[in-house]
Amino acid sequence: MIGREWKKRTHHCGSLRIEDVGRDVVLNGWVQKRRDHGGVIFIDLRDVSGLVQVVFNPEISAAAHEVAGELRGEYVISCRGTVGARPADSVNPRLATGEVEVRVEEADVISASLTPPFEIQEGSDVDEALRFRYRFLDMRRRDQLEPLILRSRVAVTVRNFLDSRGFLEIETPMLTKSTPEGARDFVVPSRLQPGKFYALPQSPQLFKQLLMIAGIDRYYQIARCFRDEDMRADRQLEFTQIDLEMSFIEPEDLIAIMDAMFVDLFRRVMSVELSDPFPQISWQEAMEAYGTDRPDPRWGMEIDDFSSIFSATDFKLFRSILEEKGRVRGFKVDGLIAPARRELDSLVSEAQRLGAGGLVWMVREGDSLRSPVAKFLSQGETDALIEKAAMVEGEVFLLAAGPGDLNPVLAGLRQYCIKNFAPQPAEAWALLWVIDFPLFDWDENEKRYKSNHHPFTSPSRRTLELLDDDPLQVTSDSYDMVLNGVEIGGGSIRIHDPELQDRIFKILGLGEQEVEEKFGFLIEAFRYGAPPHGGIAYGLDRLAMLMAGKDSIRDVIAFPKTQSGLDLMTAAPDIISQAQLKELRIRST
RNA sequence: GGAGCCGUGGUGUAGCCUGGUUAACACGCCGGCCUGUCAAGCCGGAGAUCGCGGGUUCAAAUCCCGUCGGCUCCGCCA
Repeated sequence: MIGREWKKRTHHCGSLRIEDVGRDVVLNGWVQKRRDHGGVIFIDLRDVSGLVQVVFNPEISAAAHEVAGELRGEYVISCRGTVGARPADSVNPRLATGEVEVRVEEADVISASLTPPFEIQEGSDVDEALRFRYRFLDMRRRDQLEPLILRSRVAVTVRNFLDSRGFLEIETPMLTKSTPEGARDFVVPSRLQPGKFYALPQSPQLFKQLLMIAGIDRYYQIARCFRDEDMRADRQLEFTQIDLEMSFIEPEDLIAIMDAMFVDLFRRVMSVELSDPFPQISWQEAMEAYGTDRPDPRWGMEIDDFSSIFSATDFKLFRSILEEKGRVRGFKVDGLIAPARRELDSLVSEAQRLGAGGLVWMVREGDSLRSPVAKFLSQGETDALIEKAAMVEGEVFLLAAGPGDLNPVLAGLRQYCIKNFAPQPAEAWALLWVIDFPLFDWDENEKRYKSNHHPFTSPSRRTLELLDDDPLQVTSDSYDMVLNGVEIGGGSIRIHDPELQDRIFKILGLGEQEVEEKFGFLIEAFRYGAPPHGGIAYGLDRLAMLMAGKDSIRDVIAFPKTQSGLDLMTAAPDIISQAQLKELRIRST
């Protein structure tokens, strides 16, 4: 053997139990903590499985005790000794291994450690930037490792499920072609083709469709994707999708198999029994009732339309808004009874922050309403409001009105109320489908239609006839999965008819030449017998984040980047040498 | 591209608003004592150009401007 000798472990630290008493064991691990009593020295020894106390008693081994005296935090050691039951009064109930200890007879330092830049201790609050610079130390902490373990279990469970359902895991290229539409591409210069660039995939979309045309029938991949856009707590430059595609299916086939996958996932990973099928709500309904396309129904507080109550109102503000074809919508605030003035004011200022012109609040007091606008309302309107909103004494009701889009304000206010007033929901997990998205959105800046999902999404059959006359009314065979108000996945049935695909490209304003250049290979493939197909992609990072109860996907990524795209550990991105640039035929400023 | 918050020994914070002694506290670190601790204890010690640059002032951690870094959000993310 080269280098220092060390004894290989026979057990993991966290695995020892009272049944192991009397065993001769060897442990390898990191020194978590040393407690030196002058005579006896206690070490908490840590490995991936957990902690165990090892005891160095000079009466058992003077040599080992001497080694223990040299030990410091994060030293890697090997020690051999006997598992002993702790004296009854020194059992530690907070440790899984707290009934035992290892009485050390031989010990070796495998490698020493500098004093770490922060305490390697669960729960200690350390600046995230410092943690990411020393992520290899950060991950030694159980509470930092745990989300990564969970993520691994999610990935394995999904793999096993899809494998059992006949899906083939197939890898697609990382060095691929830039496509129009969608996010900004990361590009990679080509040495062999000077002046040309690969793009890193934003998703394996085109390749998985080609796999369907290839007759693969069912494909999946846990695929890395790249989008050069600004980051958020739930967005990184590179992220991972659970990507899959199926042939000869309709939306309900895919939804059924995904329902089964999530039941299986939550059962195996979370020990939670979800009941499928999961609810489906149309995009239109979601926007009406929640003001967003990713509703979280756990909190109630559904938005309703109260315009009809004010059809003949004397309240000038509402009347003029209704005359302009505007609407009056609102919701009842759960968890806020007999509010303080300060709470009502906070709602108004939140509404203003969200861009509302104003917000009308109302509090039921007997048969009347306390409200800044109460004096403008007739008793009939008051009665109708109380009844329609089902307000009980002291409850708060919010109304927003306007000719414009009220959804951002209403959805934002609902979020605010959830955060500040709402009681904990009965259900911990709300998983649902949002379906029937519009096929196109109108891009006001570019004055053209854009795909709501992507250009290969199939219009739904029942709205297909509107495609030429009123594209915005066309819905698509698409579906998003939403978990607790977070979009975790989205997909669609794809177009497999080249002529229909042509029409879509035209509506999107993509010229024939551009289509040929960018998607020619796909269009050509469609001409060789394409099966009907569709699929979905889930954000593994977001899913793992939610399941781990974290607020940022950085917590479920081993080596994340900062908001400005830096890897604080490796200092990437970095400049490259003139020689490298020259080889790539790139001039840099 | 824009808005907001943050940056003080190794770590986490206080001090900043209202400028003025030696920049305080806890943890960690180093040394000593200590044979049953597990947030070990007791005694002692070292350790801070207050992110960086400029300005105002007799005097700046503190006020002003700029800049760098981190975070949150808007735009952006088919």
